[in-house]
Amino acid sequence: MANRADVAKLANVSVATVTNVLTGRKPVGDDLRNRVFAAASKLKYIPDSSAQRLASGVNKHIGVAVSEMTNLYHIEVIKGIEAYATEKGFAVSLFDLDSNAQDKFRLIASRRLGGIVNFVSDVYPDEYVQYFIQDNVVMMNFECEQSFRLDTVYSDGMAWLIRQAAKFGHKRAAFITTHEPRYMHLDTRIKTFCELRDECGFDTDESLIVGNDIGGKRTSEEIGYELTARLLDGGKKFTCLFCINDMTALGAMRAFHEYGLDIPGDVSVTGCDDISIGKYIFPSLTTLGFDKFVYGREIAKTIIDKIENPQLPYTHRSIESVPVYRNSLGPAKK
Amino acid sequence: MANRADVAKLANVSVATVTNVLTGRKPVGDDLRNRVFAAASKLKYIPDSSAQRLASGVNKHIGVAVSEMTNLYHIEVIKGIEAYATEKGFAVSLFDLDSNAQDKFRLIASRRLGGIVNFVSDVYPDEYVQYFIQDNVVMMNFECEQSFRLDTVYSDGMAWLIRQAAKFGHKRAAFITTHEPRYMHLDTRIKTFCELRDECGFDTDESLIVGNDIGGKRTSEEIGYELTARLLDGGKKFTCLFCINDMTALGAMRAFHEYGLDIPGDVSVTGCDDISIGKYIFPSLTTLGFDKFVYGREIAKTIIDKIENPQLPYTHRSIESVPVYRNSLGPAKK
DNA sequence: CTGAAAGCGCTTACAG
DNA sequence: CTGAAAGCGCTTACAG
Repeated sequence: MANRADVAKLANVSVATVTNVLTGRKPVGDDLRNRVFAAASKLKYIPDSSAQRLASGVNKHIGVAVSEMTNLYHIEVIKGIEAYATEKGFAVSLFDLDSNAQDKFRLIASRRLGGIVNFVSDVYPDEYVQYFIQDNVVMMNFECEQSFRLDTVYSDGMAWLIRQAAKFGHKRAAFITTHEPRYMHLDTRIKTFCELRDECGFDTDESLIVGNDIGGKRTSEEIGYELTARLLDGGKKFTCLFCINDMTALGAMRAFHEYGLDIPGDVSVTGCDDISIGKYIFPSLTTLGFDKFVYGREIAKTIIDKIENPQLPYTHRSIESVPVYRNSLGPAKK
Repeated sequence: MANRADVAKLANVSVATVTNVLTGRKPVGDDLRNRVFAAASKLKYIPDSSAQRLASGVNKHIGVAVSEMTNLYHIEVIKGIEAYATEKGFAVSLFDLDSNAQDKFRLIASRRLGGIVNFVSDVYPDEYVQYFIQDNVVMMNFECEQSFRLDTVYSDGMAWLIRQAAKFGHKRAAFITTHEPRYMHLDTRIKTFCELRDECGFDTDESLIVGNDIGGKRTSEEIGYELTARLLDGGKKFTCLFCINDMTALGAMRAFHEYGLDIPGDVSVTGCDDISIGKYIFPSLTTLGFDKFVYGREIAKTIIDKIENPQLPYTHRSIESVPVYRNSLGPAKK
């Protein structure tokens, strides 16, 4: 591997000059500049990012703390983050916080990341957050002052879905979520559901809102399947099921199929996130969506802008999720 | 951020001693050791990985070059890689090679990765591979001498699927793949299909084997949908469709549903990879599978062992993919 | 067992 | 515009 000294020697200049022409941060005379470029390309020189980070203090490395990696929602957003980040010369690493969160934290901290985005809904141990703040890592979607927020808002989209169900004549609607019961009423999707039940003439049977009390680590589709099967086994009557996300809806649909129920003939189903496979499954899934690739890019851009301009303020913005109407939502069964 | 000098000062020892106790590579007296541990924990000291990499030459960072990130097959394997790697203190970064491969390569090279795993089926530019070899990055699943290989073998599993279809009375079976037509016959799944057609009494109409001539960058499910729709539009008769992978099968199933065909009543479908949602979609998908999490862990272990013991030889191993029988494969329509 | 020193490959004031 | 030098935070011979 060639290093800057090799390039400098071949070009017959100092290493500082090599840095200056390669980064373009300081003007360099034409002659020297050409010699440096020639030497660098002859030696196929590629700077060492660890050394750059150590000397400059800025780390072109973004971490993504994720839970439930196999949820396509996360992957689609991460794809956008990766796309923008790599365009800017940043690498992006995934940290699956579902296991060994403590060790994972040490690992993250040891990387001295330039930025980190949080996809984990559990509250973060404050100790970790403090460490990031102290280390000036640019944070996204952490629950603290020194963090950007780019939130998705579901309330209007969810309201549309609920009202549409009402128009279709549904009277008894259920809601299943991956949240633990004690936290579920904090979610805006569920809040919206509760608020609109009266207006829509839905039955207000509280046992139709079911949180994840299964325990253990499960995927959204597993939870969707189990909670739906339990509703059916319990003899609960409902003609429409709202699911907290698409993967959960997928699990719910499997349960309905196994019970011989037709979607949407016997029961309607909606999800949230508009994951890419939503239009491929059968029936295609009515959901709430937004451009996750663009969202990911915007996350990366926000972080990188701040890394490159530390004086930029932390901002809180949001992005609207809109209804995506497909076949899984239909008229209520007579 | 505390550094080794801070710890050394507080413990009243040299920085070398701090290194020695923290890494455990050299014996240190009890008294000093305790002082170092006490100082490190008091200062919440976490070593800087960039500095470690620069000084030691080993980079605890693994790259994954991936194509089609949203294919759950890749994600499930990557989850295994991440799990093992982080246990060993390695970070893992994703590089989506679907776009800007050239820039992406510079980025990868600049990281001086410890290891890199290749999930891209296109042949790699030799220039890049040479660079990795020269830089001693441990490679997995690259097409060269200095790379590990951990391949999945599909031939036996595929043969089982094909014979099962024959037992079910299928006479005309089609095969769709995401490979370009000119490369498709290199794939063992397609080879097996071609070899068994006679034995199974299948029609040997070559136009029933269709490669991806659509062009442009598409996802597997898009390709599956389009190729299947084209077969149907073209009036091709077949009662069984083998798909190169599960995502492709998902697209194919969507096409069948839209054409009002029942699966498996009118047409049977099989995939490959056994992605986690395969049992949730409707009908559940018959496929070929193996434990992708374990596979990912094994990939990471192989790479990390070699990073830590460079004298270890490159090995070529393989892992068998076995049939996973579900509802999408059934008796041929009379 | 312990520590002073050189070195990894860069960047960043600083001087010229 | 150009370059010599210090420094980023570690590890690794080397000497004691």
